[in-house]
Amino acid sequence: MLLAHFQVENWWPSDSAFEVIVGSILTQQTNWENVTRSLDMMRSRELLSSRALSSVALGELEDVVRPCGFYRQKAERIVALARYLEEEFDGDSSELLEGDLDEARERLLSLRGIGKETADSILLFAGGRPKFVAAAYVSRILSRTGLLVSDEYDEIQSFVESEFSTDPGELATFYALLVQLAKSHCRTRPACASCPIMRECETGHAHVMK
DNA sequence: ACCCAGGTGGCCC
DNA sequence: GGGCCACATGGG
Repeated sequence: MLLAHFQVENWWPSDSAFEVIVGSILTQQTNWENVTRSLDMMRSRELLSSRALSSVALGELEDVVRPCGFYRQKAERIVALARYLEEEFDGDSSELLEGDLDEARERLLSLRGIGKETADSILLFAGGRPKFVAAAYVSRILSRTGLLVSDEYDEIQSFVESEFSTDPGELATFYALLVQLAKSHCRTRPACASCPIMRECETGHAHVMK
């Protein structure tokens, strides 16, 4: 439990808000280890700033992003994001996330490659804003535990924000805990037949239900 | 040879 | 509004 708590606290390791923003695009449908590789490569090439990324050669960025998959679109979207940040906010990513919460969210959603989940991840983990990330894992766990049976992103989000908390720290912890619970459960209890979260696939392995 | 991962956008009906 | 599909690499 203590270990779990520690890991939850470091759920989104980063040196800057901008790094969280870039990481949030890289991690889409991608294992975090691959994201770490790309971020480390960016760091060592001194690309981890909106200034540098707004003028990087697309081919070079694609090489860096490649381990994360979808590397062509992700590279293109990261450059567009970096340019937007440079042009509209003088490269200050915290300014992008400040002000009216709904407006900040709309700014993010207007960017290519940033949907609801990514926008809310950025607001919460990079900006410390009170937005719950209603990821697929969350939907599954809430549904299978009967807390809230729903597939609708907005419905899940407002349920948690109204019934659980609007404190950014608590929302972040709750989110990280749910996702981590699902993952560690999958690894450590592969045959938990009565578990409301898991199912067993044809190969005999356990997976989080979809 | 499968399946999966901290999604998004485009197109179709 | 829902149901497909492409996007792509690395790990189990």
